[in-house]
Amino acid sequence: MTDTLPPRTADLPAQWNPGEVEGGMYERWVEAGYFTADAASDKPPFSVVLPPPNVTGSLHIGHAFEHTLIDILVRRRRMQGYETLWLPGMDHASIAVHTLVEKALAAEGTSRRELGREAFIERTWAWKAEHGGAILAQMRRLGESVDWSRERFTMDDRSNRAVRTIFKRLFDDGLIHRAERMVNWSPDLGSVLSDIEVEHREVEGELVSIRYGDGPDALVVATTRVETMLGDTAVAVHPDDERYAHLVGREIELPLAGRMIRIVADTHVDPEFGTGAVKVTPAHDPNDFEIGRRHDLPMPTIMDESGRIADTGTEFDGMDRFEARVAVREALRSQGRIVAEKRPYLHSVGHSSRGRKEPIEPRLSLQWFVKVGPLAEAAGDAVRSGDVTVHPKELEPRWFGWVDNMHDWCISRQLWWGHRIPVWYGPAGEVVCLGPGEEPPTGWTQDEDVLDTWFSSALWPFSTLGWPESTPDLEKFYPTSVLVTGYDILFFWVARMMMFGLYAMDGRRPFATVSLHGMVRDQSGKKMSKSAGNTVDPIVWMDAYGTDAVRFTLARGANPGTDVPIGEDAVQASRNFGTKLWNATRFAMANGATPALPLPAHPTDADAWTLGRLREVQQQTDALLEDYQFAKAIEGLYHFAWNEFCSWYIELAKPQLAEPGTADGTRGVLGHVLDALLRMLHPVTPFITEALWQGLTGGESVVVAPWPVDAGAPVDEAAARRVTDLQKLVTDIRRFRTEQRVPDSRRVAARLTGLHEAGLGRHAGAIGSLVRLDAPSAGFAPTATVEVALAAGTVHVELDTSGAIDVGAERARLGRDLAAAQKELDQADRKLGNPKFVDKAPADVVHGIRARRATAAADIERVAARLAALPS
RNA sequence: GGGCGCGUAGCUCAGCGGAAGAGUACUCGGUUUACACCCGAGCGGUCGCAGGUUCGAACCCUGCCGCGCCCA
Repeated sequence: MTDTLPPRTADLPAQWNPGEVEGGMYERWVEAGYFTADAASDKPPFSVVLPPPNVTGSLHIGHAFEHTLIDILVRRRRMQGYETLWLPGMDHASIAVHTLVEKALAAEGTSRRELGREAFIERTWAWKAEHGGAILAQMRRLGESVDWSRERFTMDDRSNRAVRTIFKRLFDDGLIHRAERMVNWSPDLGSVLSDIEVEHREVEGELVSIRYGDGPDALVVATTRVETMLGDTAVAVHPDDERYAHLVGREIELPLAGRMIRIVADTHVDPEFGTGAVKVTPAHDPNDFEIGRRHDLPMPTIMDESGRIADTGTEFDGMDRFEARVAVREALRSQGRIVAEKRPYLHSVGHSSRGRKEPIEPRLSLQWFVKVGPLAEAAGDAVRSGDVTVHPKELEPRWFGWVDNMHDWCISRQLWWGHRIPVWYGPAGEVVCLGPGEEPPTGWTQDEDVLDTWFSSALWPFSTLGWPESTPDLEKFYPTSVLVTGYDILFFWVARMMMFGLYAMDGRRPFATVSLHGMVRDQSGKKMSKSAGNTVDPIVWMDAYGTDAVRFTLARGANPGTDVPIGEDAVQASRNFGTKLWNATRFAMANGATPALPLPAHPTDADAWTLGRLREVQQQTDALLEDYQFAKAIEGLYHFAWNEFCSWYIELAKPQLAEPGTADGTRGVLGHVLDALLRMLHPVTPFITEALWQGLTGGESVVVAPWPVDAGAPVDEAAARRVTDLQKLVTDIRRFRTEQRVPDSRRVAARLTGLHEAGLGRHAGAIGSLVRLDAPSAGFAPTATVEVALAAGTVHVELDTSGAIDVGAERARLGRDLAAAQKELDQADRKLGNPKFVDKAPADVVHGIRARRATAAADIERVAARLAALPS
């Protein structure tokens, strides 16, 4: 046990110093075993897997956001008595790590080929041991209540066993196969990428029109990729296009290459675009590939794996694709075949989302694929049937749009860091897929490729619990309760977990709920990016304002599925809130507040109001958190804590504490409300609430304190109304004082009449202390009167402001009141003057408008009289 | 090109059929025994535009304009 925290309230320091306390506090929680799940427990389970961050990564603001939200859910459930498991771990990030190590090797003047596969992988594990997982320490800093005893890695042995088990099962079911297809090729990586690793971006290119053939039957085709003409095997036109009908079936000479190519008719061609004739390069364009298949065209590959022109037998062989684009264009120009050029020509080009983000190259290639049809259908059905719910519901269409139109998933990568494809080839061309523990015959060779990183991530919710073994963890904690992640990763990851989870676990969903959050943006709502220079390091803010302030800010902005803009101002405001809580608790403790005292048998109006509000806030917080509405839940707590409890109850408590009859009750109420409030805030701001709660209650730890149920007391409507009236009265008198420029510090003699009739008779003292009024002495000579209309009557406040009042200011104040009342009256009259309204609107609405009209009319009369009474 | 979503106070966002809200920023005034990381008061909006439905529209429908994202 560390002793970073003072054991008792009296020693609560004047200031909260997060930096000095947080670290020790976190380690104590871990040592106490609060975060360690027990699979043998009788408690109901609540389990979450951490979306595994890349082993290369460090904690950025997006992680901090997501992890905070998960921690809020987990900490609350823990307090509610669930057996909670939040399982941490990291992703092996195949491409990122592979690239990183290759770069390091290049810097040393060597390469992975030179090193060899085994040494390369050894080297990569060494890199991981030395540099990987920086994020884990930062997660501790953020206070995440994860179970470190269950930390996992997507490339550890158990993950590998899960990967090989499911691969074999899919293979045997005919859901994994090898095929030559059009794929997204990254010449930079020398590997294929899946569709979702490709980003389409508008770029300024060129549209070049080229004349094929000569004479009257020449055709003009337009292209943004001149260099691919070397691989053309046809020109296509629309079958209904009369301009070209006579040419279909004939051949035409391909310039530069000198080959004869066919002219085919295909409905894919848009006759409106360009000349209505298009060149067809089946091996280097997905659409052309389809045309090629339909017409049985040859599919020569004219580019090698590094993106250089190859095997065309022309002078262009060996040129880089971009170099070749210019060279081919100029060669055509010199032959007089360039008919038109449009530059810049804006069009969409697929780019790699990895590595150098270069344009991807569509390429015909032999790869492994998962046949997603039946898997994706099951993933869609799980949401359609309500077995899995998506929060917020508005994002469901996005889910269906994806899973219902999913393309087969290319899972092989021409890399070395990753799970190697468990398929072996025999000397006579045999192919065998082996499960874990199975050995290939000697002399057989394993497939060279590794699996897409997302293949192992897709197993995360059950591979981490021990699958394929039937373990106690799997038994207790599968399916997981909720998956919290960003909408940007819905398809990368969530869809695949759903497919594999349902498949591997015989139809049992991997999680009951998907709660989607947005992206963290900068304070003006812009996407954060390194290039824009608007990224923020959450650690820097934690250093400056404390971890709780950062967490509070992030969670406070978390409206479901929408982005959260965040700036330093907001973090400061959160820090200020913490300070407010700190000081309020210190005040309460200094006055002997403790939840150990019973609530008063005869609560004052202020007591009853606060306890009633606490009950309402607690119920509202529960409802909102159950619905993953973090922002609203936290806003409610913030408002109650600051604007109601601190601003009003504590102020009203001061006179109550001075009164022997109410002092003990007030201590009990202060202690009770703070106790519940601190417990409700703990999931969001774990550190400061721990310090305060331990101080206030002397309890072991708020981490394992029970979540408040039936906090406070049922609402006392009458008491609540009197407090509302009191607030209105106090605010109006303050307004008068401010506008008459009576300094806040100056006490003013005043006579209040009508207080008893308004039901506020018992509050005269409190009002006096809140507005700094003194009882009138002999010879009291009021210089001004303020009238405040309340629910049960109007209170007249006569004040001696010691001298003439500022008539202009008073006239302005009353004028504004009058205008507001007049506007109200006009609105009401307009509605009531409409017979259709009175006829058709519900009775309670009409009644409400009549009541408003009546108050407005009374206000006008009263204020007008006051205005008239003002000296001119 | 197809789909989804968004345009509400200077800024960031709630509200989604019956009186325009919050935080922040801003203005003014404050050494009131918890707190200046504070207290008190205030300013600020034809709810993108144009039609329609309705007794009633920020809210429902249609079109337009502007912005974002996803997919091709």
